[in-house]
Amino acid sequence: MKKTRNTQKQDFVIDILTNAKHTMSVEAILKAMPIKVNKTTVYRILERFAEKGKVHFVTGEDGKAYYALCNDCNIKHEMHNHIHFQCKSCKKVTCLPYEIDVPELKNFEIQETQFLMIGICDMCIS
Amino acid sequence: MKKTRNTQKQDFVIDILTNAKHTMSVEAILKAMPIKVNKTTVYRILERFAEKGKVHFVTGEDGKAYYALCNDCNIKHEMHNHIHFQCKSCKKVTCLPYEIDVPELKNFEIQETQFLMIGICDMCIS
DNA sequence: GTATTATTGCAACATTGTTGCTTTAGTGTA
DNA sequence: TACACTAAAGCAACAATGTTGCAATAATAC
Repeated sequence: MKKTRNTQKQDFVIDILTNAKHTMSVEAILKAMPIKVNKTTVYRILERFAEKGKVHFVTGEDGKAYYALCNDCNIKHEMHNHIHFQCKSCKKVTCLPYEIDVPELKNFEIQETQFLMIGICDMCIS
Repeated sequence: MKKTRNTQKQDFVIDILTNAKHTMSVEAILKAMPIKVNKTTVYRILERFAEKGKVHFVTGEDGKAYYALCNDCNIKHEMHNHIHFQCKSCKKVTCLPYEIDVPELKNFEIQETQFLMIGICDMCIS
């Protein structure tokens, strides 16, 4: 296992994701940063956290990656079988408390799952 | 309903997707074209077909859009509740014959679904 | 304090997709 | 067939997201 260091910027990313009510794009995380941080830094912080299982991400319909803290992942081979919802109005991607039963696929090795539903969220539907 | 025209290039796109064993990126479709076609043209052809329900697309983990012919869609509000599988080895995205039971979400308007599983496909697992 | 090296910053780049505008070419009508 | 209309295609420039290599900075161990 590679050695790691604790840095203020990593802590800020964790703080931001902890307080987030929905998954966040890198752009959104950058804007939420209380200090100036380079985008490459945020990409690499998230990359490291994803490897460690601290965060997970979904790819939105828009092709952008959206990150969220992992609440109950095991460190390795974590599966994220809950559903994400992307709102076409406010663009936010939310983790929903629904689990999907993943079918067993013979001769396929499943490493990750991304279940995304797209439409209008409860906040925007009014 | 807007008038449409039949063109050779549109036909080629349909031919290519018909013969495809898996979903295709715009880049792959361009390469498969027997004649030179501008990428904007392919994007717009696919956009029109998606509106008409002739094709559907999934966004891969890589953020790219992958297109496939629709076999049994109704023209409007089509739902594509089958699973797609993206292979990390060969990068191909395949439509799998599994349907997902979509939960009812109160106060959410669900317009589309994208269920993606990521790993190693049966051709690459050897 | 000093050495080591993980982390960050910077600049340049790659890729995917989009936009505005002009040109080309299907289609209907005479 | 000739013409008008306009959908479709082409082109160039752009935007957004994400990546890479390398130099600078700073966290940790000694």
